[in-house]
Amino acid sequence: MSRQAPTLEDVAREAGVSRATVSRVVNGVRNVDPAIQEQVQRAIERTGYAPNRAARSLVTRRAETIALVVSGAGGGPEESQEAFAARVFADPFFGRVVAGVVGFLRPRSMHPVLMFAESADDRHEVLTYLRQGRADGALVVSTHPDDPLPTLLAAAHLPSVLFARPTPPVPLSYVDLDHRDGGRLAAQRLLERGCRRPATVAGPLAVPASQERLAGFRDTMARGGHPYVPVAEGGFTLDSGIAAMARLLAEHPDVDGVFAANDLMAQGVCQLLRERGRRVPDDVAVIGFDDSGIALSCRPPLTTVRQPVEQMAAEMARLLDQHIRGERTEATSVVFDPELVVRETA
Amino acid sequence: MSRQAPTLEDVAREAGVSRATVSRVVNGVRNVDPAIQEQVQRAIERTGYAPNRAARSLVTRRAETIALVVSGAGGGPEESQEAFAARVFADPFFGRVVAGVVGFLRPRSMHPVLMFAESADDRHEVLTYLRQGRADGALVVSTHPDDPLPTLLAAAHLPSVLFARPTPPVPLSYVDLDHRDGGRLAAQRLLERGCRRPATVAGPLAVPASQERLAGFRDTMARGGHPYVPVAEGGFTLDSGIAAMARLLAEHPDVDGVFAANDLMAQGVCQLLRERGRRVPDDVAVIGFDDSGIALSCRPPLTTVRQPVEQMAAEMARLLDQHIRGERTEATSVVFDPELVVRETA
DNA sequence: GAGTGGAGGGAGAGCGCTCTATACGGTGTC
DNA sequence: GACACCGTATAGAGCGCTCTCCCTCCACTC
Repeated sequence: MSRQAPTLEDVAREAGVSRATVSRVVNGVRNVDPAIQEQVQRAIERTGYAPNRAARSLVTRRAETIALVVSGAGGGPEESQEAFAARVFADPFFGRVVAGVVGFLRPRSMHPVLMFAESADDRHEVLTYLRQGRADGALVVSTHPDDPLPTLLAAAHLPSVLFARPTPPVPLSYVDLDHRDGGRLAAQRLLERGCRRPATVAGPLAVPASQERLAGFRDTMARGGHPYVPVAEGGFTLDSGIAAMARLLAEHPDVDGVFAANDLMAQGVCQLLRERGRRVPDDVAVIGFDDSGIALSCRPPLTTVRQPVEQMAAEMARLLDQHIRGERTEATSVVFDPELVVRETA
Repeated sequence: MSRQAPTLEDVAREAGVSRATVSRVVNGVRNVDPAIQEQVQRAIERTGYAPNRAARSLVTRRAETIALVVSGAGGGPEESQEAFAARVFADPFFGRVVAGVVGFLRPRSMHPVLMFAESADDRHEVLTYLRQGRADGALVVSTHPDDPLPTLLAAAHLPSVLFARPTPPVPLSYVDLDHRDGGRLAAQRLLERGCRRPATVAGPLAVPASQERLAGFRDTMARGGHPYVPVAEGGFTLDSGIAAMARLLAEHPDVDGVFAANDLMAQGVCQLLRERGRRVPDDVAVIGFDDSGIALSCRPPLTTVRQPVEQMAAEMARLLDQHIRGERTEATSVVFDPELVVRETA
């Protein structure tokens, strides 16, 4: 930027009006004579004026920016942010969150600031960022159930919306999925296919969503005449899915239907089954969860319980927007319904 | 935020000094009496002061923010931003870029603003964003070789750094990989293993990097006694890898070594080979490119040419930082060397 | 023709910060 | 003892914008 950027003053001089009038035209407020409006518009083009956001923010007290925070639960800096970021993006889930948020923000000419909060320092950084007014609010996706960030945010009265209900009750809005119902859908499908030996690879049981999916699955299985369902706990990763399935198979070699709590683990389940000579779905039916890109790229394509992550993320952004504008003062929650997507594995 | 946030003025009053002194303490400049410094520090804590960034930016003319732009080459809005964002994140490559950028930014308490520019409107938006001073510069990752954004950025004299050399020469700094050398490494490995019928699944030939990888591969193969190497063009996606390999196999059923221009396609190649009853690596050796997470999660794990994406992204951020601070005025380029990572497929 | 009201435009006061110019006190020099 | 000088603190002028008054002009009414 060689020369000084043009200011309102410059445009005003160029158009022969006052600063206030130009400001009115730029912001499209109040009644401005169409002729003058036109005149100002041309002056803006001639000068190549772009309003200085810092100056505007200073008076409006709005950054017109929101933070998208991916939050862990670490205390110290045991993992570098870089490693944390890499790990987060390994799961296609987060890309979908970004897509959903961007889908809402784009029409409003807003863009999210990406932040990773894994250590206590990082969390402090997020708080400071918001308190400095660099962002008007935060969208928080916790990767860990007892993430302290939501509590901090609520205590500081910083507008925030969470993805998934926080474990300790926090007065913040959140969006969530009816995970229990998702587990039910998977069980129903397996039952309909006539499975006699169902089993499940659950997510980390410390995560409420995992608990719910498992509960829904067990529940429906019990009603279907299967009071006991073998469970192996996984960690939502490919490897943990493979390992969990190996344990399941060792104890129950006759298993003929598996519900994995996410697609990544379902992929691992399929891999292991194939390695052990089982055909999917002929010998063993497999159902995943999420309906991420993996479900489609997996061979064969996964039957899975769809979680409308993009929609949920967009809703988060919408709620945050309302909180920021003061159109909504009380915390609320929006719960989405899962949907079974039948492909080839079940 | 119920009550007004404390300002410098408030802290100054609390500490019994002037605004300027508090400012100096906050910014750690010049000589301030240690006793007063301490006194101010306490006042800051007592009031819970956080400097207003808009006010600071207004005078420093720095947003202390950079934009991370993922750019396509579309003209109109033929694809929604949301779809574009989702597509971008499907490739683990971008997550690595984010990780690298964050790795550089974090120690500086900076956070990237994420932008997607697929349409002409989006590009205009990026330009405006920067011209408004909301970000001091842009890191651009183009997904398409003739992306118009770099040219626009250069013309507007907006500090920017690119990932990969732009096709039309543009006076902007960039980081890149020696793709040709990467192709060479793959060929060498295949030759060392004694492959007699090599073939390659290239990336889109419109992309310079694809061309280079292919050229390096062919070159070394030619020196190794294979003047002709069958080529099938792919699109860097899983499906395109599968399709390309199918074509290759149809015409050259005796192929015993394949170099795929990225890991995603290599995964597809492996899948198809297995479906067709070929063992990997016993019957056919496969080498990928990137060394993304896929290379590890693939079964068997991929031998691949490593592209140090995180380092490259961090270097982009470093260069941009220098350009913004005015420590570097001329455009430069930094080219990284690829590295062969031997796992199980070759 | 004075009074009224509404619409369009301008003046000017900040928003909270940085930074230059300046004041001030103490030390060292001749 | 006058002067220079240095280190430290202050005063105050903006940075570019929004927004609240307030003024002017004109149509309309009675």
